[in-house]
Amino acid sequence: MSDIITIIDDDEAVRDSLELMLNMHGFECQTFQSGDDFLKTNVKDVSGPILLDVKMPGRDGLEILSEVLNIKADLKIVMMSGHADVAMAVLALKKGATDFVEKPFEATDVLKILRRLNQSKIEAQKDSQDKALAQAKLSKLTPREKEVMEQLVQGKPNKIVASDLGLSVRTVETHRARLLSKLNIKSLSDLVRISLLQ
Amino acid sequence: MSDIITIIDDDEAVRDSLELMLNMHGFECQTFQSGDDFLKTNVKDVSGPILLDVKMPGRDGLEILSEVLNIKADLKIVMMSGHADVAMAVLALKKGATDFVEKPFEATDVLKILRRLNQSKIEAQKDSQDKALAQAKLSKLTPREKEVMEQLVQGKPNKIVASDLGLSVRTVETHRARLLSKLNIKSLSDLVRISLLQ
DNA sequence: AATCACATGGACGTTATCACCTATGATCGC
DNA sequence: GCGATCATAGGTGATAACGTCCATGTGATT
Repeated sequence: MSDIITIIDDDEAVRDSLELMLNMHGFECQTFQSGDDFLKTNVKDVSGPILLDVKMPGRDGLEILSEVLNIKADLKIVMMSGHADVAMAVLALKKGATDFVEKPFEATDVLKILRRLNQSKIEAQKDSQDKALAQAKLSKLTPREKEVMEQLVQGKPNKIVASDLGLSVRTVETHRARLLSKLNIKSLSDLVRISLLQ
Repeated sequence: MSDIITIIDDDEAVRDSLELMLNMHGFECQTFQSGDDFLKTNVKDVSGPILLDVKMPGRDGLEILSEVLNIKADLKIVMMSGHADVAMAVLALKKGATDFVEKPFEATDVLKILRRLNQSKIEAQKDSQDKALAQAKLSKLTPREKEVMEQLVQGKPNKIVASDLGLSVRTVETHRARLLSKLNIKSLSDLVRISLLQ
């Protein structure tokens, strides 16, 4: 199962034919007729690839590209343009676009790109599994526990953490033991490693 | 002071005029009339930017690009082409080129790119300073100390390290204290962080 | 032969951490 | 109001780590 694909193009004909074609190949789509419309949504909730036209009324695709990546840097954005030149393509990729296709394009070209993105996403997910897991565990820590964790990671002994936070050593020990067990780890080393995954 | 710039182009006129222009602006250059010639040198010793023509006899610039990055992935390679199209530029950047300029280009364009590269290099150096420093310190550890360090980083208490390495706890303590002081750190946390810089 | 770096470890004392236990007060949602 | 969670913290005993001082053996260098 793959992600929903976001299509942003002011030309209804392009949107419809792209969506139809992708649907036929098993992709789900959502479409927008402008980048500004898309930016009104919760961009952070998007995880799939984005097909983004360059030439649009209002802010053009390159501006939208920057905006979107500013909100969520790991999104994969494929630029599309009918009147592309080299400089534009170079600029788009340097701004962080994942790919750049010239219109009109072959259906197979777009499919190839999307399938490759899907593949690399799967590999990326494997790489970031630990990270996501640690993240999930970290979110279960109470504020105080996180605070103690930060100090511990800096290498401070319980005694110093206690005085820095205005607590008794006992209490620090309590938080320490609790956060280690919540994170399901046994040693300070593990804690440091987890903190560096952020 | 900046790095030597490598120019690879089969057209002598281009090589000479580029070199002259760059010299006048205070850059040092080395030139090659083909990518294969360049690959005969010790690519690993190169640290400055590379200006690489696409259309050349023998292996073309895109092939050379891949080869070179394969040898040294952090090199900054600016592609140059007289008959560029969007697809070529996109391919080059996706293969890892840093930039792509169309010939004929303005001197100021190339200068702008090179100056920007210089700037980002300076910033990148700052980032990797700690790493180099840690590396230097690590190389001063004896083999046994490194061995003990590895175990400690895994979160093992001295006792376990001792039994794993067939030593007495006392000896492990000695090595531990020695390696911490050699690395000029005070806590296990610091040790874990250093080990993760590798 | 003398020196040096390295690895090894014993003694002794201090300090820190860990693992149990218990307990109180605050706050929050039902 | 009642249980849940959170933050707080004391007691005790075991275990681990840290510091300092010292001692031995081995191999390489001089």
